[in-house]
Amino acid sequence: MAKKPSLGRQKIAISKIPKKNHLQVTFSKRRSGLFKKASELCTLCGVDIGIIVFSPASKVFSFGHPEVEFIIERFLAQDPAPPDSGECRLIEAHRNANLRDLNGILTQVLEELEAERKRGEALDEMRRESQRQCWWEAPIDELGLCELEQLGGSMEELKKNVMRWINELMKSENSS
Amino acid sequence: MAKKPSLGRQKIAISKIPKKNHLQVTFSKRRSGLFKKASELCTLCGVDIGIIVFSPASKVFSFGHPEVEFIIERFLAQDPAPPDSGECRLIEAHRNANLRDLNGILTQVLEELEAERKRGEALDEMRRESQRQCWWEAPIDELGLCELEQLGGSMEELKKNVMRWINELMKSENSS
DNA sequence: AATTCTATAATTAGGTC
DNA sequence: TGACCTAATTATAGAAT
Repeated sequence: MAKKPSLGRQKIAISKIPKKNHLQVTFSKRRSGLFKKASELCTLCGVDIGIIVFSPASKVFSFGHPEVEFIIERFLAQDPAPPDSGECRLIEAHRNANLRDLNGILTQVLEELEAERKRGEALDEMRRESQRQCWWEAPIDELGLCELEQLGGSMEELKKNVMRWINELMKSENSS
Repeated sequence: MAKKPSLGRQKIAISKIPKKNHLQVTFSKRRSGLFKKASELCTLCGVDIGIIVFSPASKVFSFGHPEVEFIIERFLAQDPAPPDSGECRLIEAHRNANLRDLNGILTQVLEELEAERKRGEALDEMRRESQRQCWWEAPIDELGLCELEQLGGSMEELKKNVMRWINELMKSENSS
């Protein structure tokens, strides 16, 4: 079993790693590197640090000196809570959210989508083409297993995107 | 003015730096280094990270992708909820306020999906096949017009489906 | 998913301005 | 605090376990 001589560390561009298993390895290594740096900073300078990391699979990893919860509490306690920033409103809404709020948020998104849609013209062909792959318009309990798997994997991303967009919307609302 | 030739980097022990100004310099440098590593990890692996650092003078520095507040919300929403640690009432309050927030609801849906998934077996082929049509995992503002049209048209249905499902979930919650 | 190995890329201690 | 310098210390990409 002839071992290939290691080429040593290669330079890589800072952009999303395409290969999934490669990404996972890098994530593990760099996460531990990050936590190590943090702990060194803690002891060297005697300061408190909290880190929260969501993995590619949305699992959560955290570092805290002392406990993350304590750091968070301290942060929230001294956070001036900017009276009416966009994020703040979202967090408030988030906090009070119930079914109606969810509906409201979705409606807002839909309205913006509608406006966006009017900004340009679309190819009917593509839409018709895409209609064949709209399995996700079917009632959820009629979906097959494959679709459910896909939905499970993708919902996380969709959620992030929707949240990000709502945030953008509120920011621009405020500044106008 | 004869410059002393630099001795280069010296090894230092990882223990609290005694000289105050020296400590301050190291803190600055390493803090920015830490944040840089974090942002690299974010882009390389497409993950979300939040960092809170209290300086030697108890000033607070934070890094967040997206905003730290979001990260904290997400963390609190999915935190395994240590039943009664007593020290964190504020955290408890936060968590209770979040009971029905978007994160919680989506998490519930995802959990149900997970359960549903276990009821049978999936064809990898179909999943791989469907991955090609996951344009909706891209950030919304990067979508082209066609996709926006399709999203606009389909979101209505998706919303109804999600709402219907959430209703089902809550009904069964109440009756149990 | 975490760890080991190795050669090399990146960080940073200590200094000056 | 920041920017710059140099040289040595670290972190880590790639491959394999």
